[in-house]
Amino acid sequence: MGRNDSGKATDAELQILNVLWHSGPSTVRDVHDALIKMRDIRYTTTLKTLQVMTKKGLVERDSSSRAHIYEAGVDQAETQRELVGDLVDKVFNGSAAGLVAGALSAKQASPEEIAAIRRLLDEAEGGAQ
Amino acid sequence: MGRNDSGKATDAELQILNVLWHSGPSTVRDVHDALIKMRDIRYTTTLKTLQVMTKKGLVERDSSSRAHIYEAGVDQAETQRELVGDLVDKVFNGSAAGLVAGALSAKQASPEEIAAIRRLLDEAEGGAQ
DNA sequence: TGACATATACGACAAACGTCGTATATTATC
DNA sequence: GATAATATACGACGTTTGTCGTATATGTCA
Repeated sequence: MGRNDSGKATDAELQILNVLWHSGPSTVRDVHDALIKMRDIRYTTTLKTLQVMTKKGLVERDSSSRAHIYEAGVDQAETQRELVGDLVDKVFNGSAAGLVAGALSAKQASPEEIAAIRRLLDEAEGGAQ
Repeated sequence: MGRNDSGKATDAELQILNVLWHSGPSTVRDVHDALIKMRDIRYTTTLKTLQVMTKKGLVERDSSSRAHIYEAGVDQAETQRELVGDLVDKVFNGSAAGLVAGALSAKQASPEEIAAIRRLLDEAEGGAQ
């Protein structure tokens, strides 16, 4: 098929990255314990995915101890930026406003969230000019 | 592999949906002419993808004339909503504000766009309460 | 009426994904 | 020291995705 030659994380890999971003350096067992709370999955599947991610550079492995320690190899904010940017280009024709409209109608932001977004807009305006 | 049993559009399919949303009902030739401007692709690939999309219900086909007419079978706004919602859940832990932050840092919204987003927030606030 | 253009149908293929089972090595525990 | 627990390595499988080539039907036109 052949198009994900870039280091793009798949859905399963993204789920693991979320665990690592949240918990910091972890063993396979740690990651697996987190995953098993969300869905049915075998230990070796978690292990294999982490091994693939290592080859892709998505995680870094410290294999000095018996239970290898994995940590995220990509920055969370940067990854989020990429994914959002891709989505905006893919289905919103590059319009950030379109995406925000979609987000608001999909997720029903709370008043606190809306206030937070307003602050972000202030910053964006101040920083851009 | 087996997990996209839902009617979720893939990237290639999304690209075609964008063409159809923009141009309305089109022949394979029409769609292909649009795609070829963006990337190298054979006519039969476009055709095949449209046939698969028909089976998935992503497009609707009128085969009364020799050159079949395809049109989008899913709503644009609804599709956008789904994709944004998925992304928010997947990498922003459900936080719409997080996604907006990502969007703003990824795409550098223009002053006009920022103003548009502010209006959306006003509406969201008014409608939610 | 041929020759050519253009349409659909569909089989096939390589790569990626997600998944798991099995083999094997290492550490604990009795 | 034998047994059980736990770790990594890795081959394999069923699907999906994206891609294309080939076969075949239908229309056009000199």
